[in-house]
Amino acid sequence: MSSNVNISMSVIKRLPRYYRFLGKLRDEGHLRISSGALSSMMGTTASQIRQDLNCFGGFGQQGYGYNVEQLYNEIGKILGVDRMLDSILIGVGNLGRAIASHMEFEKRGIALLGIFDKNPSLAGTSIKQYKIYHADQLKEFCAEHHPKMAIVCTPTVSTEKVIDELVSYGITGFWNYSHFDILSKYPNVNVQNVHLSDSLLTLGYQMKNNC
Amino acid sequence: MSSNVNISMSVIKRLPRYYRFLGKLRDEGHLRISSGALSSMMGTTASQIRQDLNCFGGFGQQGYGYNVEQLYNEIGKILGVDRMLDSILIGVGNLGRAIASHMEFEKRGIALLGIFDKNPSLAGTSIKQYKIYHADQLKEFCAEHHPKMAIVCTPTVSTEKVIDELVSYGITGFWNYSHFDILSKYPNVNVQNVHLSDSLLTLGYQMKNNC
DNA sequence: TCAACTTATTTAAATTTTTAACAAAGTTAA
DNA sequence: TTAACTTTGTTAAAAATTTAAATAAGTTGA
Repeated sequence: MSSNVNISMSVIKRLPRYYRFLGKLRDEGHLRISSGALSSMMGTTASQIRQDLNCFGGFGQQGYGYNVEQLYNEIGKILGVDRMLDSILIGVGNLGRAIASHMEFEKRGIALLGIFDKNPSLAGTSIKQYKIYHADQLKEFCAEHHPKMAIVCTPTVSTEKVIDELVSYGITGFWNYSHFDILSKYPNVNVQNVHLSDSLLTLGYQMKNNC
Repeated sequence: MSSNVNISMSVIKRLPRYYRFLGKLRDEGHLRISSGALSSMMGTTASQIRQDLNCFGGFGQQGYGYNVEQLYNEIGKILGVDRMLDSILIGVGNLGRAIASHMEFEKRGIALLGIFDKNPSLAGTSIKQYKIYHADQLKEFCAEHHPKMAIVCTPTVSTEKVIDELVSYGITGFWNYSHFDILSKYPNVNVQNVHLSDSLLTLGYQMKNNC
């Protein structure tokens, strides 16, 4: 029963990791996996895995475990990789370029429709199969193609304005790499702020204190 | 009292975000901030901020709040940005290049001593002020300069071997961008695995369910 | 200087999350 | 077919985290 009411973010945030490990198991040809085996592989507890999966329904079978392929697909569906979410990317700096070329969007249910940047010399060029447009074309492009999600790789200073603009164009999801923290000031807008340096600082703390 | 015993990871992982917001406040010329004002700015509770900060000592003053500059510096010290942690970066793909040029290491207590890659044509070139060496020189380099932390941007397949190698060279911290999950199989090694796609999938879930 | 006000510190309560335990169900092999 | 074994789904307990309340301390302006 995927009556996804009130599933905590703690659980949701673990799903992508399960998905990765199951994908690897599938690629290696494993047909079945028990919560115990998976937990020791992932460095977590079997109890947590069972508890997490049961938020979405009984995917396993007593005495057998979980079918790797099936569980992989089920989690994929929960995460929405089976639909294509129309998206755009804003800002072709080092990071924007890396993400556009590095991330396998199609495998993750994302259709990247276009890339936008203020630099006129980039307009007309491409990164992989993705065309780069000038930022001035953004409004028109959104009116025509109705993308729902934006990957924001702009410099900090311009981000706040860009967000407001994009919301007015119908964007309801932000994967934000800019240094500006997007807060949920809009009711129906979803945000994931990514701050690469945060985990670096956390690691710095650990190395200062755990070694 | 920074007798940092038993401070939970939940708290530690919030520190970098406090640090960012305080840095911004400082740059904007604010001298003082109350937990209440900071909490509404960050979209969290004043209670949590006060509780978090008190793990490390009383940085505030009743009736006044916190001195922005002082609190910024204190959190910086806790996170270790006041020391320079010798580090290396492995793997000059799109992502490795973006991180080397994008991340402000010096501001975060990291001294990037060198970059390594298997591609011989990259050896001798640089990214910003950071020199690129051939991967074959890694062992010798570590023996001479004793870096403690490695930023891993290698392809999945080679990662596991690289980790073992680096541990044997004295690396005790990994900031890992490869698709391979580093588990804590070594007792005194600290790891932060970064999986950019995880937050994308989480956002995908949110957009499927919250809108 | 004093009184009203602000705000941190500290303690306690509530909530959430994680872990453990157990009964029910299905597998496996003789 | 059956009995021992495995493993899940589920319930309950424990632990951790977050939020709230109460207390103490310092600020500010008249």
